[in-house]
Amino acid sequence: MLSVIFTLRVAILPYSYPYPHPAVTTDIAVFTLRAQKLQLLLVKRASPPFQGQWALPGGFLNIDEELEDCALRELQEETGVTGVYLEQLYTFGKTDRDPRERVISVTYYALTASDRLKVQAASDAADAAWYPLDDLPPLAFDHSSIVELAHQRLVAKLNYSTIAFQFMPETFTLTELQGVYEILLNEQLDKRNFRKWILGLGQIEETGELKRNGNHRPAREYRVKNPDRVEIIR
Amino acid sequence: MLSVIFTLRVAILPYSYPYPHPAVTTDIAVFTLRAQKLQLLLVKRASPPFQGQWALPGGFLNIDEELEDCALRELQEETGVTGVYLEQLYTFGKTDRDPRERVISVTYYALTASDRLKVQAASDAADAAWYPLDDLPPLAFDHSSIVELAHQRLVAKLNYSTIAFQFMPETFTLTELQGVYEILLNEQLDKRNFRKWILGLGQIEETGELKRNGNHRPAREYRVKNPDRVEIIR
DNA sequence: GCAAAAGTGTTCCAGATACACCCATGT
DNA sequence: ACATGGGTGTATCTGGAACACTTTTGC
Repeated sequence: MLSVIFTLRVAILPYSYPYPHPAVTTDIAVFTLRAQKLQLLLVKRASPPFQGQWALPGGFLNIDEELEDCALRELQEETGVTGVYLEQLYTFGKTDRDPRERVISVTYYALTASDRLKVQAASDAADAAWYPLDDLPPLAFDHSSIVELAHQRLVAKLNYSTIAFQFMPETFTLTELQGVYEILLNEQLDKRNFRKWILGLGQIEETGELKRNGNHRPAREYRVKNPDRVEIIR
Repeated sequence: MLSVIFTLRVAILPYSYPYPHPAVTTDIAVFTLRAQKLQLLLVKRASPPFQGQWALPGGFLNIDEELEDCALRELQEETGVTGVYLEQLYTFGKTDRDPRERVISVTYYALTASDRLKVQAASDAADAAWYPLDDLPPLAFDHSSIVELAHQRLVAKLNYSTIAFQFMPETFTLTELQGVYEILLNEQLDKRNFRKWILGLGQIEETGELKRNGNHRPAREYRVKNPDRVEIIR
């Protein structure tokens, strides 16, 4: 008799606890540089709440899955994007941030080189697309706050880490690298000072190759010495 | 018949979901300065797992409670400590970090002035005590990692924020403030350079009073202009 | 007058900033 | 030869670091 009761319970609401549990999700703010602008990866929500609105990629944590794996999986499932640099940002948990139930969102931000992206709306989302950060559509949930915090953190890290290299393709010229910093910092930099500084960090090296770009002198190509590490500098 | 089954379920495992939910906790690393040392607030666990071992104060999030409120409540319940400066640190969620069930811990670190503390083991813990950070007992769960990260963050923030003021009583002398920096940085500082720097920040002001300490010239008293804010400097 | 901590300025150095011209290539 | 971006050095400024003596109090 007891076993009958147990079986029924499992069939209807299979996961039970002696006290209430919130749901846990991850949300990811993925940045890249496209068309001379800092852009953010968004997905269009396929189901309620906020159906049809744009949101950060993300979703519910599987019970036996590491937080970071969850972020990478959701990113892949919803947008097809893989191979990003990922870092935990902050945990958002306001009691009213999701109308369905109490949801704690462990958020991440990610950076990727523009040549690595193959965005495609995958199974879980109706659509996926890049938006310039200065021209975002209204976002679902509290995702605007997440984006704002992620952007702050990114800019702060420019000054004391090599995080900007995460936007670069495998090889690049110093002018291209300077352009990346100029977009991110939103200001012009002096060419000679930038080169002195960036080479002085000892984090990039010449490939030995030259890159021909147009009707002018070719530029030396560089690569990052440790492309997978973000080093703390200064 | 169905109602009998339902009643039974409610009595034993009342909270059920269509998919599994992890538990969410907060854990708090509270620092203070006592006896010329940076010290950490620990509680002795009253029940398994790790019964009898020292751990960070913390506990399960109530379903309708804000994360930060949970941290402050657990701190008060377990140690009696209130009125601390609190900041979110990182979210720990390794699948095997708690033997009971999947637990996501949103961790905080907190700072408090040594004159504000009245530690007392309260209801939920067998004991509560301050330990010098350089002489900690073995900690339960992954709490050593949490402490290490919190300490790193604290030291990093000394260099670009006014976070050290959170350790100060309402009024203090420049020599006392310098002593705090010296303990936290674990190095001697030059008196004249320190004074130039700290006064140059414009974050403290004279009270107009003098503090007599012993058989020597009395020192000017200072106070923090915005004691509840941690300002970013530089 | 002596012991003890409070208070105070200047020199030096390193890293950041400002700034302008020649070089290599394609057409 | 000219148009285009690539590449290079020096002078100045500024903030941090090093450093020693006088002042005020209690005993």
